[in-house]
Amino acid sequence: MLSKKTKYGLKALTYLAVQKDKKPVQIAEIAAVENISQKFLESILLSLRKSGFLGSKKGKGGGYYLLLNPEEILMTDVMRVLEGPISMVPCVSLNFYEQCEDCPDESACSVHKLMSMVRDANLAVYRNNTLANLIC
Amino acid sequence: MLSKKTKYGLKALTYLAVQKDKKPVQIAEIAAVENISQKFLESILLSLRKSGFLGSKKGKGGGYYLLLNPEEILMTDVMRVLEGPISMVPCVSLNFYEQCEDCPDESACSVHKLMSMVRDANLAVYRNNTLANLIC
DNA sequence: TGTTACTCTATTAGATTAGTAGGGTATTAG
DNA sequence: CTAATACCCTACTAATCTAATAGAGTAACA
Repeated sequence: MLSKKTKYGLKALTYLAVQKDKKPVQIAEIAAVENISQKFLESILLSLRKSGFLGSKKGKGGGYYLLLNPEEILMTDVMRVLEGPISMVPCVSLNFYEQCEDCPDESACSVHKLMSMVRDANLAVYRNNTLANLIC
Repeated sequence: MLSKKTKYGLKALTYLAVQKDKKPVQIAEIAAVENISQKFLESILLSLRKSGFLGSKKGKGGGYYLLLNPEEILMTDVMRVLEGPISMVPCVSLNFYEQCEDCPDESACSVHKLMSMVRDANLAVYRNNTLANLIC
C-alpha cells in the first residue's frame, strides 16, 4: 500500500507545480485545499525541503515553493524520498542492497527472480515520469 | 515492502513445484529447508489450500502438494492471495476498487495517474509469469 | 489403535503509520 | 523596533499490522 505520506507529498508537489507564479505557498493553504492534516503536511514538506525539492521562506508572506521546474523532478527521486526503496525486497535493490540471510543462493531464488522483474517494471514507470507528466 | 508471508509462500510453492513426483510434502520439511518458522508456514499453506492452489493429505505420509501444474499457476492470482491487492491505492484497483473520500476529482489526481501506470506495469509482470517461470 | 501431520483459535511482542501537541525560532511588514 | 507570521523541531500516542508462538483438536493412514 502507498503510505499517506507519499500520497500527500505527491499532492503537495502537484499543487505547487500548477501555481502561476513562483511565490511561496503557505502550508495552511495546501492543507486546506487538499484535505490534509496541517501538522502532518508540515513534516512531509520539511523532508521534501531537506531532500532538495522545495525551498522555503520564513516570515509574513512566506511558504514553500519548487526549486526546480516540474519537468526536472523525476518520480524515481520523489518516490525514494517519500516512500523509500522502490524494490520490494532488499536483495533486489539497486540503491539499498542487502543480502537475505535466510537465502543461500540468490540466483536460484524464485522471490529474487520475480521481484527483480517487478523492480524493473516500477523503475521504468518512475523514470519515465516527471512531476510535469502528472499535471492535468 | 514484500511481506514475509508472501516471501515464504512463494518459496513454499516453488519447493513443491520442483518435486519429482506428486507425493505430499510435509510442512516440517519445507520449513527446515527454506528456513521458515514452521507454525507461521502452517498458516500460509493453509490459506494457499483454501484458495485452491494446494491440496493436503492428513495422517502418516501426509502433507501438501500442488493441485495444478506450475505452468497453470499465475503470479497474479498468487500475489492477490498472499500479498493482497496489486494496486497501491484502492482508487486504481480493478478488483478492490474504492473511491478516495478526500479526492474530489479522480481524473485530475496526480496520485491516481501515477499509480494507474504502476498498477499496469506490475500487472504485466504478474500476468506474464507462472510458477514455472520462476524455477531455476 | 496409536502415531502422524494437518487444522484451527487465541495471544503476543514489536514495528510502523498517521496523526497530535506544543513550544521554539527566524523573518518580514509596518 | 516589534509584533505577527509561518516555518522548524521534538516528543508522544492510538491504532494497526506483522511475524511469530502456544496449545489444543481432528482426520487419516499404517
